[in-house]
Amino acid sequence: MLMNLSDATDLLRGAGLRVTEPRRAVIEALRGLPHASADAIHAKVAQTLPDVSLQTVYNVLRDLTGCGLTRSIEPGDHPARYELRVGDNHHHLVCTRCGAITDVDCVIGHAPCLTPNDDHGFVLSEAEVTFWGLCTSCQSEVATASDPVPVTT
Amino acid sequence: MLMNLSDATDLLRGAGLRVTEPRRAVIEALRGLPHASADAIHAKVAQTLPDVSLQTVYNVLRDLTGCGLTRSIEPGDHPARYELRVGDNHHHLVCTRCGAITDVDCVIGHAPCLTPNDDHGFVLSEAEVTFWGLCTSCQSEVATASDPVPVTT
DNA sequence: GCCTTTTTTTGAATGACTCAAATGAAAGTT
DNA sequence: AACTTTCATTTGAGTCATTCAAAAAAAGGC
Repeated sequence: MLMNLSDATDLLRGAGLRVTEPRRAVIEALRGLPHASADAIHAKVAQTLPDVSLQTVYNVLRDLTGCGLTRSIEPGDHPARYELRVGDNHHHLVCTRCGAITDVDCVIGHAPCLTPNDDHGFVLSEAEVTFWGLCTSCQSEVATASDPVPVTT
Repeated sequence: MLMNLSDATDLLRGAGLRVTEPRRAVIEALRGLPHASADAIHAKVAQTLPDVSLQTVYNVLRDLTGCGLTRSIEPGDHPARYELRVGDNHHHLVCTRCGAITDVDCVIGHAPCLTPNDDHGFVLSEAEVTFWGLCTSCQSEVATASDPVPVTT
C-alpha cells in the first residue's frame, strides 16, 4: 500500500501532528492559493468548513510553520503570507503596489545562498532575497490611471 | 561660506522640508542610533525635547522617508527601523532572537544588485537582501541559558 | 468506548501604526 | 516687523493583523 505523501492527512501524520479537518483544509487551501494571507486562507477554508474561525487558521498556520510544513513570508508592511513550498531555497518577487507575490528560483543554490563579506560575528541561518517591483497588472493600471502613454517620437 | 551639508538643518533645507526642532532632533537621534525604531527615536528625542509626541516622530519619519533622507527597514515581524544611510545599496544582518540590525555592504553593486532568472513581467526596482542569524550576545545568552557548553573533546 | 492530551472556539487584548480636527509654528509677502 | 498662508505638531481616537486565555470539543492511545 503506497502512502500518498502529498495527501494532507499524511503530511500531518508525518509531522507528528493530529489530523483535524481545519488543518487538512488549510493545507488544501494553500495548494490553490500558494501565497495566501491568513485571511484569504480563512475565506477559502470557509467554503467547505464555514465554522472554522480565523483564530483557528492562525493556530493551524502557527503549528504547520512550527513543524516545517509551511513557511511564512512577511513582506514589508503587508500582512504575512504562507506557502507550502518549503525546503528548497527560493525567493520572492513582491509587487510594491498590490502585494502580489511570485516565486523566483534561487540563482545561487541552497540556504544561505549568499554570505556577506563580514558577518559581524552572527551565526547565519538564512539569506532572504526579496525582489520589489511592479507586477504586470499594476503596470497597466498605473499607465491608464495617470498618463495615457507619453507621446514622444 | 561653506554649508555643512551633514548638518540636519541643511539636510532638511536641501530636501525642501521646513526646518523644525522635532525634525532636527529625529535626524540627530538617528546619527546615534543607526537602526532605531520609532519608539527608540522618540525616547532619544525626548531627552532634549520632552514634549515631542510619538505621533510627531511617526510624521517626521514619514516625511523624511518620503523625500529620501531616511529609509525604513521592515524585518519580518519586528517593528520598522529607520536609517540615515541611503543611496548606497547595502543590506542587513538581522538577529532572529533580539532583532538587532547590522549593515552589510552589498557584495554585488548598486540596486537592483541581483536580478532573478525570470522576472515574471515585473518592473524591478530593488533587490532586498536580509541575512538572518544569531548575533554574538544572543549566542552567548542561548549557550548559558540551556546547555553550559557541551563537553565533547 | 473511555480518558488524557491537544484543538478549537469565543471573546478580549495587544502593539504598531494611521486618521482627523484643532492648535501652533515657519517662512514668504508687503 | 507684522501679516498671511502654508505646513507641522498635538491630542485623542481608530484600525488592522495578530496574540492571549479560558472553556468546550474533538483526536487518538488504551
